Order: sequence, then C-alpha cells, then structure tokens
Amino acid sequence: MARPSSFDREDALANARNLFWRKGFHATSLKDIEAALSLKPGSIYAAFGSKKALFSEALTYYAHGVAEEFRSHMAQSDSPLTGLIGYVRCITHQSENKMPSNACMVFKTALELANDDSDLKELAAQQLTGMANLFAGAFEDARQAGEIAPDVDPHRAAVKLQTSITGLRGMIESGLPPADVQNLIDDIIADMERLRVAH
Amino acid sequence: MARPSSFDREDALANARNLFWRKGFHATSLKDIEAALSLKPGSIYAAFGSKKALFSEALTYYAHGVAEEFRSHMAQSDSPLTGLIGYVRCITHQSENKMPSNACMVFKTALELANDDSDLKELAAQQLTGMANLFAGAFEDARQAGEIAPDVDPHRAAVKLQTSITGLRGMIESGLPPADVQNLIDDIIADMERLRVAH
DNA sequence: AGAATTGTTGAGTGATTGCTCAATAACGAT
DNA sequence: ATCGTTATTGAGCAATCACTCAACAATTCT
Repeated sequence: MARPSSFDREDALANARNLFWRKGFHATSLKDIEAALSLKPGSIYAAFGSKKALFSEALTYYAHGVAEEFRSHMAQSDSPLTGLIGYVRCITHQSENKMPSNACMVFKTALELANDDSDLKELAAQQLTGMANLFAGAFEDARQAGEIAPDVDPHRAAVKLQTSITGLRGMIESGLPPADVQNLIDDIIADMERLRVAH
Repeated sequence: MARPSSFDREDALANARNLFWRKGFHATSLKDIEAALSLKPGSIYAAFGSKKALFSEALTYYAHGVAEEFRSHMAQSDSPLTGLIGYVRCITHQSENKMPSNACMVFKTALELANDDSDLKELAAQQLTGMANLFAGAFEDARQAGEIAPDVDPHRAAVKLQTSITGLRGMIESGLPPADVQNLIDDIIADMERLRVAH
C-alpha cells in the first residue's frame, strides 16, 4: 500500500468547524485554517479540496452534531414536550460554556452567504430545514402522546421554535445582557407551555 | 474657498449601506464600493477615511433610517399596540419589495463581526439596544394608554419583539417558504394581542 | 486674470488572498 | 532491502486586498 495519513480527519474537521463557526466564511483565511488544523496547505487541499469544500464539510459536521445532541437530549427526557422545553432551557448553560459562538453556525452561514452565488447558502437552508423537521417530529410525538392539543400543527410549532431559538442565540451573541436572556427563555417556554392540553 | 464635491455624500452613503447590507463587511471589496458609489478610491478615502469608517457610517445611516421609518409608522397609527402590531405585519410587504436583504443589517453585522476586535461590533450592539429602546417606548405608551396590562414590563416586551423580528427576518433571508413566514407573523401578532387588557 | 484651496483621478503600493506543485518522507508489499 | 504508492512539506504562484499619492481639475476670492 502506501503512506497513511498522520492526522485524524475528524479532529481536523472539528477544528475547522470551530474556526468557521467563530469567524464565519469570509473572515477566515487559509493561514487561520493552517494554524487551527496544524496542517500545511498541501495536506489541507489533498484532504478537503478547497476552502469552500472544507467549509461545507465543517457545516455538515456541525449540523450532525447538533442533531445528535438534540436526539440524545430527547431520548433521556420524560416526554416530548418536556424534552423540547428542557432543550430551550439548556441554551443558557451552553452560552456559559466556552463555545466558538453563541449563535447557530447554520443560521450565521445562511445570513452571511445569502447573497453569494456559492452553493453554501443552499446547504445552509437545507440544514435549517432538517433541524426544523427534527423539531416537528418531536411536536408530532407530543401530539400523539396527548401532551399537546390535537389541533397544533407540528410543522408550524417547529418553525416557530426554530425561529425563537436562532433569534435568541443571535441576540446572546450580539451581547444581550443575561437578565434579558433569561426573560427571553422564560417567554419562549411560556409560549410552549401554552400548547399543553388542559388537565 | 475651493472646489466643491461633485457627488452627493448622502447618496453615496445610501449606496454603501445597500451594498454592505447585502454582502456584509468582509465579502465587500473596495472594487465593489468603487463601482457602487461611482467613485475612485481617492475620493472614497477623502470622504470617509477607511472601509471600516465607511461601514460604520453606513450602519448608522441604516439604523437612523429604520428608526425614522418606525417613528413615522407609529405616528400614523391609531394606538401604540395597534401600531406595533401593524409594524410586524408590514415585514411581509418589505420582503416583497426589492430590499438589499430581508435580514436586519444591524443584526447581520452583530453576528458577522462578533469575533472581530473591531469596534464595529460594539456599534452594532449599541444600535440594537437603541432599537429595543424605541420598541420599549411604544410599549410604555401602550401601557399608559391602558391598552396593555399594567404589569407588562415594556423593556421585556420590547426585547422579545426585537428578537422575534430579527429572527423572523433572518429566517426569511434564509429562504423560509412564504406560507411559513405568514404563520410566523400570525404567531408573533397573537403573542402581542395576548398583552391586551381584557375588555 | 491670477492665486489659493480643495476635489478628483488612477496607476501603483506592499501585504495578503486562495491555492499549486515539485521535492521529499513514510509507509506496506514483496 | 527495494519498490511502488501516497502523504507531507513549504516556497512560491497569480490575483486580489485595502489603501496612497503625485499630478491634474475645478472652484472661490482678490
């Protein structure tokens, strides 16, 4: 055979994701990437093809991570709606930990690249839809379980939740004071509690 | 005296605002700016100082425009809460017209430059606060007028509305289908109607 | 008309951009 | 140990980046 790779591709991808997540696509240079991945340009291009292709893989890696985290969170929740509400409540804890950014990387990408002709914006839009579908599934489960009123449209509730979360996380990233953040979370949760069927 | 400027500074600023609003800071090159303003680099630097300084002026120009539009909208409304609700409803019409972007330029900037050490991110945060204060004033007016319950916190309601609007406009920019957009707007308005004092 | 002052021009600055490639190194197979 | 294959290296590419400045043009004042 031949010489094997000396670096772990997934580690490199995680580092690229964190870098792009923090700085965005245009503000990240290849020098930045070389430093973050501890790789020379040749190796980067051999492994990923181009800056755009690397970003594309990093964004997909991010989206898969978020989806996996969401599924794991829901799996250990007592019920679908309780799980969804707990997921919103967790956003504060995430913003305390040192994440590359408080904002959602997919949402940041969609906004930054909305006017580029690159296909990255379509990838972002598609992954935004994927995440909404995950939420919609959970709302559908909540409805099947009789946790929320049967006339609640799961897709509609999902899009609203997604908009609330991306908006909230964007505001946190923009420097919204913690007290306002907490009020916002409480308001979002109150909106979700309102879906509950009377008991 | 001396030779007067041959271009209108405010026109140039409006063009710069539209360009930056559409493409963001990093993706906009000076060639783009020269083309959009029909100005040579020397004139641009004589008039504005630097790319960052021009962006700063363009962002402030944007924020003033939005504030002015909001005040004008509120002035011709029957009541504060009705005005606020009408403002939300207008977002759809704005997205039909050909704006540089459906997203809020201040919000886009806050997200794009959150990790730069430039002072542009502080300007964006500050203008985000300014807009929230405008909303808060309107909610305060609604409370004084007895339109909403006296225990409603105007600042809290303002931050929530701002988050809803920036989130909604970001989702529109990300390609959210019009039917979902309409549902989102109806949901935001329903949340606001809930503040109304029972009658 | 001439002097003084300021705006406009655009070629050109050094630095940085995303990216390439010939040389070299490191492995598995024989 | 040698060969074949593939990974790594890093100097360096053309293009573009934000920006400058000396020459020129246009205006007001005297």
